[in-house]
Amino acid sequence: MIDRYSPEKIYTQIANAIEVDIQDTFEPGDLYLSEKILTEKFGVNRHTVRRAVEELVKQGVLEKRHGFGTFIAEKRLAYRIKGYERFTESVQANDLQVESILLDKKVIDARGGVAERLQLKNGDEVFKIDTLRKVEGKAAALISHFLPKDICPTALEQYESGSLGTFLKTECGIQAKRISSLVSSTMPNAEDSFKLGMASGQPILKVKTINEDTKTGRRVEYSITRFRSDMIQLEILMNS
Amino acid sequence: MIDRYSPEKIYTQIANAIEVDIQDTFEPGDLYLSEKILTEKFGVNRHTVRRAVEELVKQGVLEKRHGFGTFIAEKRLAYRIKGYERFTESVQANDLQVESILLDKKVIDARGGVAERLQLKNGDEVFKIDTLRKVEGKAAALISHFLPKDICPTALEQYESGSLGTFLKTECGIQAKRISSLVSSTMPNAEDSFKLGMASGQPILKVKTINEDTKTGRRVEYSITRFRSDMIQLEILMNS
DNA sequence: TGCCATTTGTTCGTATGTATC
DNA sequence: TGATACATACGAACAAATGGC
Repeated sequence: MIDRYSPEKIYTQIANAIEVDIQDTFEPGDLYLSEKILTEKFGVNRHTVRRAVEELVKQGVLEKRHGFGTFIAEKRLAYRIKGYERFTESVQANDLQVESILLDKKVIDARGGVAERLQLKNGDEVFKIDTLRKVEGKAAALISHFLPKDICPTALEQYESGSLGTFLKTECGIQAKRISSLVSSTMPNAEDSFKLGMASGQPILKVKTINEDTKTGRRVEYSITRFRSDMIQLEILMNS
Repeated sequence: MIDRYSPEKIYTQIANAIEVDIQDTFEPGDLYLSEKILTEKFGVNRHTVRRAVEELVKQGVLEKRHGFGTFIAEKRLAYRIKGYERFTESVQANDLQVESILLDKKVIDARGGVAERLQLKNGDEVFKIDTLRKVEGKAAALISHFLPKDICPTALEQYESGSLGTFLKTECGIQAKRISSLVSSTMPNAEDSFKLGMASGQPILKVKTINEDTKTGRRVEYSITRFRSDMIQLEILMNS
């Protein structure tokens, strides 16, 4: 099974062997073999099988749960980005139940990227509202919203849950429109990873979005969204 | 420095300490301290500092080079996605030198996602052309292009390097237009990771794009691009 | 060219902690 | 409470890559 004289590393050989094994005999969601069993099966040290499993977790093939076991990973959702669309609408279009949970809200001083993207001066006060988006009851994204304090002064007090875009429209009469998004991919920090319930070794899709008031053209919201990459893909459609 | 009775893990404490240390006294591109020195500095096992450094590599704060050392990571580029733009044009807009290198070309049978997205039948022949994009001499993206065999039959023979979009236009008179992109984030496989010269632990941004012929509306190209996430971000502008 | 010191990478061994059922 | 499974941490040795002499 394992060639100890191959230039290919042992953990790579094991990772490949496991991947084949999975395709042959397991379904997404199945519990996979324990580290102990894999250790015996391949005749190597437990660290080595852990390293192999780690590779597959990184690639999104397996998932681990502390104290319980290792699973075959599930498939992903798609998230559509387009002119006027927002998160809520686009995911609902797939007939999935979406909810938005308020995590934290406070007033902070705008600095650096926040100030720049909202076209404010350093030190201007902004609302920072953190929300968690769940899709079908599962945590899918963390969103930090930044709003200039004056554009909707009641937002900090009044907003409790649901789409913030809808709130701005009904509460303050502001029709916000996405004008740009910057998409990147990184590993999550420990806090985000925990809040999203992510398997370790999985990256996040980070989207920084600027929203403008359709009437005045003023920047009314800047948001940083961290999507679980194993659940969400972004679909970008060109409006031709 | 390290609290061994804290519920916070030692490697997390060290990772945080290093992050502060970096901000205070290092610049992007600098060589950081060796594992040996960190081991002595924090009074822990080498595995433990390796784990801490691994966290920071995942977060894109540090980069490692086998046999040489650990560096402070550099900043990222931005890659703009918009209606008609293509990789070459959009990155050149930033005054950077871009080149495209042919890695492989062959004829394959369309199956699954490729057949579906090119609106072909399973088993129809397509050209598969793999290219490497370099920005400022550094590998930035791997692209697998899929073209229906009949839309530009000379492509497999003739195409050698440069923008494939430009080639299709000048050689076969096809003006291709991006109609959708699907963006996701995963860990790279070993081959892509090697070709892109990526530090291990870094994710890739994967973009699946469908291009249409502007005249006939026929699907003329499907491509899968794997961007180095530590170099490239995607900027999506809404054409209002 | 080749050798050496340095640095990161891999693998083994062992022990203990923590989560789940 | 106990059994099982994954997580953290320590120690030791050797392999592989790099750069300088």
